[in-house]
Amino acid sequence: MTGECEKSKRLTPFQQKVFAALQRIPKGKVTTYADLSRLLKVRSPRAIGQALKTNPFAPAIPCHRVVRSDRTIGGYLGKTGGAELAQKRQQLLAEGIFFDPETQKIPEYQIIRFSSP
DNA sequence: CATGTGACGCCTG
DNA sequence: CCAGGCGCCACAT
Repeated sequence: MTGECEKSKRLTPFQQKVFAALQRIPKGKVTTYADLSRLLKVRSPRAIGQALKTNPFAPAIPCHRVVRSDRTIGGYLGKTGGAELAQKRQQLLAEGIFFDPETQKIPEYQIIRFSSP
C-alpha cells in the first residue's frame, strides 16, 4: 500500500490567525467577517470567509459565530444554504443568539464590533 | 507565474 | 428598501 492519498490538511498561517481570533469571541455573541478582517488588518473580508470555509475543527472552533455585516447569517461548512446553514442557526440558537422574526437577521445588539478605525 | 473562485462589503442608482 | 457592479485577498489549479 504505497498509495499516498494524504491531502496535506495543515493550516496556513493565515488560517491559524483567523482561528485564534475566533476563540476570543465570547459565547452568546457574534462578530462579522468585516470586523475580523479589520482586527487582522486584512482589507478583504472575503479572505476571512476563505479561511473559515476550510475549518476542520467546526464547531470546536466557533466559526458559526461569524455573520455578515448586513446581519444575515452568512455560510457554514462551505455552503451558503441547505442543511449546513440550518446547523449554523441551531448552533447560534443554542448559544442564545436569535433572529429577527421579520427579516431573519441578527439584531445589532447581539453583534460585537471590535474594530475602531 | 497566470487565472478563476469565493462562508464579503461598500457604493450607486 | 432592493439590485447591480466593482474592489479586495487568499488559495487551488
